[in-house]
Amino acid sequence: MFDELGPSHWWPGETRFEIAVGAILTQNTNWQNVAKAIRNLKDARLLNPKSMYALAMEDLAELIRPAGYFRLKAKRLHHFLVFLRSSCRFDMEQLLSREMDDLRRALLGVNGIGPETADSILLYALEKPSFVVDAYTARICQRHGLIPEDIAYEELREFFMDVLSPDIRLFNEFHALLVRVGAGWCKKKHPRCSSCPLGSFLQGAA
DNA sequence: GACCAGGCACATC
DNA sequence: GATGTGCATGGT
Repeated sequence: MFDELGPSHWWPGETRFEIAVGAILTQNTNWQNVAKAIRNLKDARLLNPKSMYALAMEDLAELIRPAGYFRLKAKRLHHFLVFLRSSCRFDMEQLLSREMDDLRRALLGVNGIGPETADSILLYALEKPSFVVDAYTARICQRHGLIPEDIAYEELREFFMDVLSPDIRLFNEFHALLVRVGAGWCKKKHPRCSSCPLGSFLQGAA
């Protein structure tokens, strides 16, 4: 995939906080729509934890409207901000010293942050070696006949983390490439692509 | 106009 | 524990 597509430069975002906000906004949503919401927040100079925390819920919702589910996501962002206030006084740098598993449990305790969002924040915002699996990852693996249809999130995550060394750059690029491939030609409804270089790798891993 | 997009929580059985 | 449902915009 890397040879074919080149480096992904993920996650798009200038700060840890921006990346985390993007992770919440992109839940079940096209990134293009998320980018518009992020743009709104930046233009309003509100893309920092303290300002966003002080914002009224309905005002926040209006700014992130293009990302869809905007009332729901405004609540989820606020829950995350409450977490940031209590856990690190809005300074995400302070989270870096914490153990990954401990941090993961804490993130999963936030209403609105599920496993994929937690792992995205861990990997891309906090640079911890937590492999992110998503709808594309599951779909691609299923099309290659590697995993059952009803596999649980945690199981699929372990599938990758068991065979890959805990390398942040590897996890970063691998997930990014899976999404880029998944959003592109693997979206076609072919049952199994024999010519796909990913297929041979995944077969080996399995 | 239907269908899809980088999920998650909650109600119900 | 499994299954169904609401949440909503913008691109194809």
